[in-house]
Amino acid sequence: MTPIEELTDELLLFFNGFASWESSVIRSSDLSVSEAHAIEALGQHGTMNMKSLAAKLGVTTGTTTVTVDRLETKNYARRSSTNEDRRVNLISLTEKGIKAFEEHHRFHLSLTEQMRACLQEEEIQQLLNIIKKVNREIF
Amino acid sequence: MTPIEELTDELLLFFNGFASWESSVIRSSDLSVSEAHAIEALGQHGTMNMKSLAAKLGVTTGTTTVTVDRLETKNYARRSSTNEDRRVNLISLTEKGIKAFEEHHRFHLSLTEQMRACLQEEEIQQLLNIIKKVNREIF
DNA sequence: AAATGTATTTTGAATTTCAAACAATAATAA
DNA sequence: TTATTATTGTTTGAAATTCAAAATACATTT
Repeated sequence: MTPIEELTDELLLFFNGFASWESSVIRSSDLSVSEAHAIEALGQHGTMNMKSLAAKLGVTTGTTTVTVDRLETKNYARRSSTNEDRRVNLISLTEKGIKAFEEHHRFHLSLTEQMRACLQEEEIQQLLNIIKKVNREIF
Repeated sequence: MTPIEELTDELLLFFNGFASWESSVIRSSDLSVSEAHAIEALGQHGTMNMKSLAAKLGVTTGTTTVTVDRLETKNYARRSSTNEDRRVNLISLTEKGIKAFEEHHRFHLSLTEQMRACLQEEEIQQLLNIIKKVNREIF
């Protein structure tokens, strides 16, 4: 097995591990996966309109409408309009939504801490450099 | 921002990038995401029973039944029984399923190649070591 | 043989999604 | 200005995906 093949398999394992960790974290909350992802996007990038949110989530605006409806009902997010363009809905997190985002973010931090615990100081720096390069140039 | 916080954010970006790359690859095929994941698991780990497949996919066996039903209908996988335990269904890929797996795997290889292209030889080795450690110890 | 355990399927409900049609508003062209 | 075109977001209807719980069919243990 070449290093490229090996890396391919390990990346897939890593991705699947991350995905199932994430979904078990979400399942232990009041939120569905799509709701949690929307909160994550809003918490990370701040208030935005439906189209941008849909793009960040990689789904259609129709799907996003439904998700935001549920977030509004559950009081995690709210819509507000602007004067510049009355078609636009700005979606922002409520207090409750911000708290949920922060809690979710703490889970991510704790996963990174776990990684630090099994890596050397130097490796953490290497990983950060490598992932940054890949994120900038590929994704 | 501490390195741990920065790494947390970059890992999330990486994960989301990988997820949306994966889902666009799948969408360009005849398969749904859940079907593709099942094929991936079967191709990677070989023939297995429903319970193991469900565990690999991180879903219930009920969900897996539905997924395998569709894979059977579309002729990507087949069920067969064993003499040892007649409750058990062994799920394996058909020729068509193996081809689909190999094609999907080639996509993964090409993504890894892209990563190699933007990293140095040394960094590839570092990444491999680091990801292996994390996979073994955390996921 | 009866009770218990295990692997899988079925069922019913909720969630998630999309494409397409629609409504409201904005921007552009005539 | 007025008509046309483009954009933003919602609604609708259908399909896919999922889960928990009940049901089924075997196996194992007592």
